[in-house]
Amino acid sequence: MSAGGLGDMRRSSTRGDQLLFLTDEQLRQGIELMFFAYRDFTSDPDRILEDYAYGRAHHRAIHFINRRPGVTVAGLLDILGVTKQSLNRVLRQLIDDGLVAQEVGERDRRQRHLRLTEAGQDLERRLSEPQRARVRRAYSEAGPDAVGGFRKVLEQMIDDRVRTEVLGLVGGSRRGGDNDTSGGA
Amino acid sequence: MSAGGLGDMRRSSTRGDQLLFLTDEQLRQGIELMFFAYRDFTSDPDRILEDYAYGRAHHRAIHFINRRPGVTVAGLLDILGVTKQSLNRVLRQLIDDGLVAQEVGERDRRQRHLRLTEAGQDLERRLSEPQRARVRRAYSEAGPDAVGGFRKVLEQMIDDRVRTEVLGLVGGSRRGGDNDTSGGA
DNA sequence: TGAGGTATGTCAATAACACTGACATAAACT
DNA sequence: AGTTTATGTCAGTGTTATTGACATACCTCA
Repeated sequence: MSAGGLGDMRRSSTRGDQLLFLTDEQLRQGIELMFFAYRDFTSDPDRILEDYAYGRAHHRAIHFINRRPGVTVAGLLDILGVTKQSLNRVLRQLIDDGLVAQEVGERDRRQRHLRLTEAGQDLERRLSEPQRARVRRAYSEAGPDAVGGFRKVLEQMIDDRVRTEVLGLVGGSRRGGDNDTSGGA
Repeated sequence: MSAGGLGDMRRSSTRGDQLLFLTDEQLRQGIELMFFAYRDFTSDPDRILEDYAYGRAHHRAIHFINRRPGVTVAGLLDILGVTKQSLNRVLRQLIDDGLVAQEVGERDRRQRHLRLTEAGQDLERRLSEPQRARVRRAYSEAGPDAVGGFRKVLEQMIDDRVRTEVLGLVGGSRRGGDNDTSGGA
């Protein structure tokens, strides 16, 4: 059973497989590695958020508003991939708590541009600090070459359709990519 | 905690960090890359699960029961890091739906060893297929060296305390191939 | 100016998935 | 026999998501 129907996807020749590291087992290990790494990766801010009675949704909103100050609600909606009702509940809290400020758009006054207040930036710092520490440590331990490979694989893991857009958003890719920091789509 | 403004974040790292490509901006890019890659990474099985009215919790249970056939309930609880009440609801469904089978332990008859039935294995295949395809493609595009770096960084991203355990669980690390398939923790 | 679309916000209902606490049963250990 | 362990279940709660419907303000275009 462990050999299963899909077991022979890339197992035509033993030698070819090993050269490409693409045995079924290797792929499954990659999947589990993603699971465990991401699990621990998100555990740091989760603990901090408890003190604020916030959840991951708040963290994500704070993170991306910080990364793209002035982003519109629609822009944030698009990045996070949630419904406006979901985002609104979170945003409502953050605004009421004085962590996020809204600015009416100059060109289009229907739009609300979002920014972190001082307090919002403080919380963002506290949330991202342990994550940056974790990434920093992992990068240091693994070394510069490994970091390059890490980023390369992760970039390829992103959906083809959105990769260019996302990498432009993330910034710092080898390829230039289009930069749309304004908040559109 | 330096609660400085947002503006000077990206040059808040030390000189030593910069030598190792560890500017604040680099770290933040790593964080976002994790976010987006994992987001797309989990989107594949999510779509399939909709057809079954199952969620991610079911997927995780199925995945790990498949990886470690004969795992006990307590073992699965430990891997997934949830409460038994949470797991039980999911497990109940999977057992009732005939995807998971229980076996009373021989040595300890209180224990229930879990296995996927034929139907369970079929679903596991369907769920993991697109994820393996995604990882396979990413690995191919990035190349063997990058894959090594990817794994190296991801392994370091895991909590120190559980890294050895998890990597033994995942298997295939550079170190020996001791497999703990029995289901213990 | 009036029509229609856009950006945002809100109300209500629902679902998935996690939590805590309490309790039950069977089996093992001492 | 008494206690602990492994499992299972009932009840209640919370967070985060969903869909659908609807309101308001504003922009655009004919």
